[in-house]
Amino acid sequence: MAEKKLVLIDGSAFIYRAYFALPHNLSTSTGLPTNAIFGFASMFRKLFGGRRPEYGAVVFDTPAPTHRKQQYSEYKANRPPMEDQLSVQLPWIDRLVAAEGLPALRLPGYEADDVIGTLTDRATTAGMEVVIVSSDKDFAQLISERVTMFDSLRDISYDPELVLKKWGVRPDQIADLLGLMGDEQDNIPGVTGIGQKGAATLLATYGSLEGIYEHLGELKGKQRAALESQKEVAFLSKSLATIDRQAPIEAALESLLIPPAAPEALNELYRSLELYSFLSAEDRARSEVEEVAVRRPETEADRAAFLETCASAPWVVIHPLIGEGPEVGGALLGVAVLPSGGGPWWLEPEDPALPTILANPTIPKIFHDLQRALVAFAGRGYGLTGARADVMLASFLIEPTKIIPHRLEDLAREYLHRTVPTEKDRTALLDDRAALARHGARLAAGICELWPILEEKLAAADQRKNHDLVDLPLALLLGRMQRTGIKVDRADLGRLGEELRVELQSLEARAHAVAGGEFNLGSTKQLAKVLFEDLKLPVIKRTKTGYSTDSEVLERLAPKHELPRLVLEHRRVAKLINTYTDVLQAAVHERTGRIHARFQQTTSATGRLISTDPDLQRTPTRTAEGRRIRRAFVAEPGNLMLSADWSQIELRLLAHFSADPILVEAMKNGEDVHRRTASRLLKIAPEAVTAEARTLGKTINFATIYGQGASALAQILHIERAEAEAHIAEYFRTYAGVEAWLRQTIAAAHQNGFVTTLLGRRRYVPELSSRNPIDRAAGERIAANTVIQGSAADLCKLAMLEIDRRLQAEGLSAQLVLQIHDELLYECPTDQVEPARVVILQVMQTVRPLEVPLVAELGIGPTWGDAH
DNA sequence: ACCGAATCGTAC
DNA sequence: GACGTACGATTCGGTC
Repeated sequence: MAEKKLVLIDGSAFIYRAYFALPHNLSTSTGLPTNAIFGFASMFRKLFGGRRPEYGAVVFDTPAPTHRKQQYSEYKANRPPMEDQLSVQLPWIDRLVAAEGLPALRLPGYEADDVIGTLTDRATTAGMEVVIVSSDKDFAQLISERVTMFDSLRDISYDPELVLKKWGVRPDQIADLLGLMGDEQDNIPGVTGIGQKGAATLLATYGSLEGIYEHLGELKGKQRAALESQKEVAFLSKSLATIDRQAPIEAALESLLIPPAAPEALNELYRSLELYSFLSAEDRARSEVEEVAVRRPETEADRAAFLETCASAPWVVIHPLIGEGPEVGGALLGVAVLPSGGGPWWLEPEDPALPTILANPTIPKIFHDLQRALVAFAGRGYGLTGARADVMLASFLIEPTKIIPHRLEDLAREYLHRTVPTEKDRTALLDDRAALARHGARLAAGICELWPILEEKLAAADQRKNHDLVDLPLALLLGRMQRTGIKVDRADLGRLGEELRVELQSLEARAHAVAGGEFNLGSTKQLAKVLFEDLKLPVIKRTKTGYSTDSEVLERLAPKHELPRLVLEHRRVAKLINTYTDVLQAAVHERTGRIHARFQQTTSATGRLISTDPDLQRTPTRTAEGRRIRRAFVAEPGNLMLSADWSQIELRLLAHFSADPILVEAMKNGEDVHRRTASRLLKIAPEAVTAEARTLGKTINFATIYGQGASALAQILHIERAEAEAHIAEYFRTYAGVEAWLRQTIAAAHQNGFVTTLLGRRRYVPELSSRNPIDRAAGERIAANTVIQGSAADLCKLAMLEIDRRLQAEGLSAQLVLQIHDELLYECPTDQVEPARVVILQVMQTVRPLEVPLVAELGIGPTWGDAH
């Protein structure tokens, strides 16, 4: 039969340790710090996670002076007074202990150590097993066959063997050890000149402090002198460090019996402390939603009342819950509707009131993630009009990098200082419609509270127009774009994949052959071992953790050995298979035969759109095989792909902002700007610029936009750093306006703390106020680049919207299917190609008059690849 | 089995 | 550390 177990918790020490070890930003929405409470609760869960012990107690120190303090006035004198942030947590810790069902023991005049020592002795005498929960090494003296010490913050359990390993002495020698080496925590002095090593060695030889002094004659030099002169201190220290096992405790062991677990009391406490992570998903969800009363229309009269309430409310929050499903964008589970100033309603997906209200343009509707909502509604065939605001977009416009990724729960925490249920919580509720409805209602309530706050901030940041006229309408367009998707010839991708697989196999075999053995070509670690240890090739550069094997390194190793070239080829082919042919085939929707990627508006700090699930913006284009992949993106029969892209849009924006006369003039004259830059830098006639020289010009033009320094430029161009420096200097001499603009932009960014784009969108750059010069320099590059990149994104958004309006106005059914930052891809009925082409090009070139002309080009073909 | 960091590669 | 914005695949070493 297993022994009965007694758990004794060193409460006071634990509170201190948890308070200082855990992050201080942990607190409830009302501002109560909870880090020490959290630490305590975690400890209980670790201790009781498996089997609850039979007996237990939490032992606390008392304010009354102890015998140690009387013996030595400096004892524990180095402890600072308790901080308020900690003392406010104490009553809650008492409540937590009570909820766990454990007695809290305090004995005036005695420390927790003595109470624990005494109880430990009594319990082992009674044949029990004892676990002391503490990290204080004083307790090591109590450890025995039956007694262990558990450090719950570090998850270490000490037994006699581990004590010997860690401190070099047996548990019964710990007090002697502390007597010699002292204890900083408790301000026990110890013998100056003797540390842990020396003390452990002495004790190993002579057994105890007494034994050492009996054999003092055998010792020599400084050690002997120190021990001789500090004999009194040594014995005082040992006495202070010795735990009293005879404290007058009245409580009998039987009174420490732990009652069965009472999860409700605990859950209640977790809820009021907002420690939701300790609740099960179900409890968590339930606790969030239980008090909300949600109406669900059941009769026609209910529906009439519902529609009437919505129609008379100033605005209405619409929050669909969307789950897994075969529908594009997921299945609509139901919709929470909250008229401002009223109570929440819940509509099942098939409720006839749902399409009615969604289609009503006179009811202003507020969302979180309108784009997602639109797609889910469209999956049911429901149209949507009257969208007035999106709190996710508002949050992004107010400060794009503040709250990433702008989820509802993040916004609630930031702006409402409270939590709302998360997506995870919802999965526990799927088969409970009433609970699901309450869940949706809570989220809708969050949106309802958020909107007035964000609306004000939107206005304060001068972003109302961007929200209303750009990002909100764009969300609708992007939603439609996801729903439309892009047709993919899956079989074509399959064939390409098969060909590549054959090539991959052969490359792998050859690589293994020249390497002299098999290894995983995908593992940079294994590859590094083969290249630099087995084959002893020279190390070109290092990464944080070892040797770098990136393409630049392999390129430079290629002349010395066959393997690097084979690895480069292998990587190229593996990349195409893994990232493109396989992923894209898998992404093709079963029913539509198209890929329905999402274009996210709130993930790029500069305001660019970002395609995910899958990422179509990184479809290869630079290699022949890459272009084969683009040819698998096809137009429906009877349609063609129209691909329009801006020429050098970022460079043109640089010219616009800087108004640099040379740059502006070159663009107005329709010159080749890269060639012009090369001609200036190399001081040769434009006609004399070779292809190679033009590349140099192009690289430096890009370098300016990215804020590249001389080293980076030198590395890319494979030239000397000094040469790169000279090029940059000449660049700025040539385009003095550009240099001035960069300087002004960065100065203004320092001043304001943020930069603004063409449309006035803001990005705060906290790095600018860093004390670290490297971070600050990075901040300056971010500032300059964001203006250019973000403005390009602005232009593209404007063009997308305007093209869409014009196409509709002219009755053309060309559909936007992809956006790749400066390229727009449309799928268009063959007989409408000509008018669509005119609209698209015209809008792209005139969407916003700048100091320089905007130039766009358009290609047409049966596939994306061919339209280029 | 799942998760995060590290490394690499792709796009504009 | 040295080039801005991204996503995502794979490996690897950790924990559950």
